[in-house]
Amino acid sequence: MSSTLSEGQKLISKPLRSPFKERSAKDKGHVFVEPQTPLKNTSKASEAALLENMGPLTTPTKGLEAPSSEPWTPTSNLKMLISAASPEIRNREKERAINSSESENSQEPEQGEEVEKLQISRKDKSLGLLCYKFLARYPNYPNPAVNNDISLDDVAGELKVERRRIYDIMNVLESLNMVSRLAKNRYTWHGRVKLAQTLAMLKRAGKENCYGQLMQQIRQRSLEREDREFDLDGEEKENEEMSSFETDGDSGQAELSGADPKAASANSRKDKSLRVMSQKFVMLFLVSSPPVVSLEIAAKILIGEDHVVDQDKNKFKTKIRRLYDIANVLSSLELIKKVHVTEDRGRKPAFKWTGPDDLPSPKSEDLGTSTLSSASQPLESRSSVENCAKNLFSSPETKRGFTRHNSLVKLVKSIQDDRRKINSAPSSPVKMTGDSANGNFYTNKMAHLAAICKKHLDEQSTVHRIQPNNEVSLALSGRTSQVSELPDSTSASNHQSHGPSGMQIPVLPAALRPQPTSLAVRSMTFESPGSANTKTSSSNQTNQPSSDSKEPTSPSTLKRGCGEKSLAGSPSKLQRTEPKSVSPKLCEILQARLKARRGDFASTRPSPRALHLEFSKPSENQPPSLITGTASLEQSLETFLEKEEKVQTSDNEVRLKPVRPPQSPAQKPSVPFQDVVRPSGPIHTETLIPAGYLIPISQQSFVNFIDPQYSTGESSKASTQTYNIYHTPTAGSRPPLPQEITPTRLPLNRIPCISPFPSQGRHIHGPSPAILNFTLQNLGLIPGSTTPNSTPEQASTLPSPHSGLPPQGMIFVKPISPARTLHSIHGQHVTLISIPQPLVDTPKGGQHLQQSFFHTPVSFPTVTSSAAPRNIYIPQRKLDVSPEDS
DNA sequence: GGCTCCCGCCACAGC
DNA sequence: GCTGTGGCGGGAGCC
Repeated sequence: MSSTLSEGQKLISKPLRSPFKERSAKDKGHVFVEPQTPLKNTSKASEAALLENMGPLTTPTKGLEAPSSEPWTPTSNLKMLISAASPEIRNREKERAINSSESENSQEPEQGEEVEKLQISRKDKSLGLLCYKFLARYPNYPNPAVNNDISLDDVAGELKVERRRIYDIMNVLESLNMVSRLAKNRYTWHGRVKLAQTLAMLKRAGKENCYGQLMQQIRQRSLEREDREFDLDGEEKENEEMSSFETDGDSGQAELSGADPKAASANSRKDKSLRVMSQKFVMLFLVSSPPVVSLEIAAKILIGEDHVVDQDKNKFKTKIRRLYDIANVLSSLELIKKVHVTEDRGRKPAFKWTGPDDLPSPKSEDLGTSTLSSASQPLESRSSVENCAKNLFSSPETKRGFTRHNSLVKLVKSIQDDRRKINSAPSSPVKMTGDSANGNFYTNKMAHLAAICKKHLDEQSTVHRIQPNNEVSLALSGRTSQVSELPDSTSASNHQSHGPSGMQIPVLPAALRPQPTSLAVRSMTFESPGSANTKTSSSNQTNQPSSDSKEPTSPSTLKRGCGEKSLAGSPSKLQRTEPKSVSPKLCEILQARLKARRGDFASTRPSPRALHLEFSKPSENQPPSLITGTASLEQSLETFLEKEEKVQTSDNEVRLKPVRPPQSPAQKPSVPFQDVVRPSGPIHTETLIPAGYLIPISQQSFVNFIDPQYSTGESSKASTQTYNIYHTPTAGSRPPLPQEITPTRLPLNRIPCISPFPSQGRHIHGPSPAILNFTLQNLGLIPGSTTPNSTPEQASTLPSPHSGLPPQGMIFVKPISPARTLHSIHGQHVTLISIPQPLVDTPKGGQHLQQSFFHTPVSFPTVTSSAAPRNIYIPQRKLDVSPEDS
């Protein structure tokens, strides 16, 4: 649910229907104990008598009721006795009774069957109970030395259920790493050994993907819709709901879904698997607070990725069914329990997390290889995190074909057109990262900056080699100092798939992660908790509007972040990559491109977000050194361009100005993007706005973001889409409103990284030698050798003098988050500002963001078709959560 | 009448 | 073609 229940929400505890559940409460922690479910099937008459001793009674089944009216026969007597017994015992008794009745009444075999049917109530066959029985067969913490293999046939036979049912259980257990598949028909039992780790990982993934925020958004939208429905009739209501769902943030996902049912279906099967759904479902609990998730919201989130308007109803129903299946198993694991959430409009089924709250902080390594991966599960074949990410957000792209919404198709076309134009210039083999419209803008900048940088470098190149550190950056521009830190920030961002707001799923181990470019970092930082909040100052400068970072929310953003490939297509990508490529020719090419684009720049200029997103991509494959170099180069270019473009963009800026916090005249730079360089002024609440605003998009991003990182090939597609999104209103892209820009300028926004997980290996540091080298290399000033800092981490850790810091002072924000702070800032005038990471992890943070989002006029301009303003201010409604089980 | 969710058809994948 | 998996949704049980 939007994971967050408003304070007003109440949990209403109700008696669980399934005996099993009730029992679980008693037996918590005793997995092996045979379920001692309360009486079932007991006749009403007998119930009263049994109540006292038996505990809470479950609703009598039909079978039981029928007999009550019948004469007291041995059969009915048996039924009653059986019902009083625990499930297992009851089953045995049932069998015996059946057998006996059959033998006694051989003439009436039919009756025996009927009796059996009557005796075995539906509840007795529930998946939850079955799972409970299954769990009772194995220890929570099995001895590794012992053979823990599970034969499905054996289990099915022993439990007397169809194998099909066992598959359902196994899928859910597998999603939690409680079992792993060895071969067909064979699984290995892990018990709860890996459970904590798995949950921690899921929690992390959930946070990074902003599930909590997503839930919040969905919930708010649902409320809004409900409100609207009052004014609507019949189908109209439904239609609107469907359409709204599509267009809304959820829609982000929706859009991705399918126009192409066949392709989607072909590839989607696995993504729709119970395993994936189970993980996602669990994630919702782990990221939401209070940990209560309604089936409705969960279903919407799960459907969001690939739902199509037409199929919404059916899909929703199906999802609900599956969620019940999963919930039953999870309940049997005592991880959740059923409750009801009472809202203004009624009561909704929900589940409350009753599993462990204190989860071990997942180690990056773990994420990559550990838990999940350890199990030879399909999911685990990849790094666990990766699996989660993909599974969770089975991004449309990654999916089979990633069916696109019509609006996206249009966007893609337009993007492709842009690409063609852009690509008309000779392209270097290097991947082009930037994708968004910004690409053009940057391209121009890059070209110019390259030339400028080259000059500077020429002059200083010699010195730099000797003194790799800061000086170079300084030489380039005062702002360059900021750049130095970028690498770190970028690294953080890289790790995470870009989601909206850093929604990317952190999959790769820190070591493996490529360090994102400064730009990427910037954008990422703000939203992603883990990302080095630390990046702070540097990120601020370059990153500019936080809004950029937010972009990730949009599907496109996700894609962008991902693969380099994706980037290649988009113009922005080109820009990014170009610096990397370094070849002197690139500069020329870029210049040519930029010149061509400049004309368009003012009008078409993509939102800052797009820019940031674009840059994030390079991270994966690029060597750290390159990345850093790129970042520095970019910054220098940006600086240059800013100056240059100030004049051009002045018009645009005007809009932005109002939104922006007061800036020093120097900062004023007309171009929002360029804000990067500027020292951040006082932090304004406004700065936060962007993040919230992005959130809605993030939903979309969910769909995409995963893919890009993991699937390079697909990423390209994504990138394109993203690109379009920014330009066109349809895909949830917004016109570059002043508000949007505003955030970008505020460097501080990015600083607070939301990610709960401390960015691993991310360091903020001044310009590293690597950057210098890279820049030089790009400019052709020096041989292509890699920077001294072989490892990204090293590079990141290098102390940076920050000589390049602009006098005005960049503000280095000290992230509260565990993320490493900048140690490198020695000797610099650094203002340490501890900024709470508002946006972030906790659901509250998420709410906060959303609220800001909704309140912000800008927030969903395009998204919320009707009543946007109204929607924006959606008060949280009180929810009463009533536990099903007493 | 809505909520739950069992049941088994049938598609898909691997052999 | 067979077998193993498992997505899917009809529809019955339950409230």
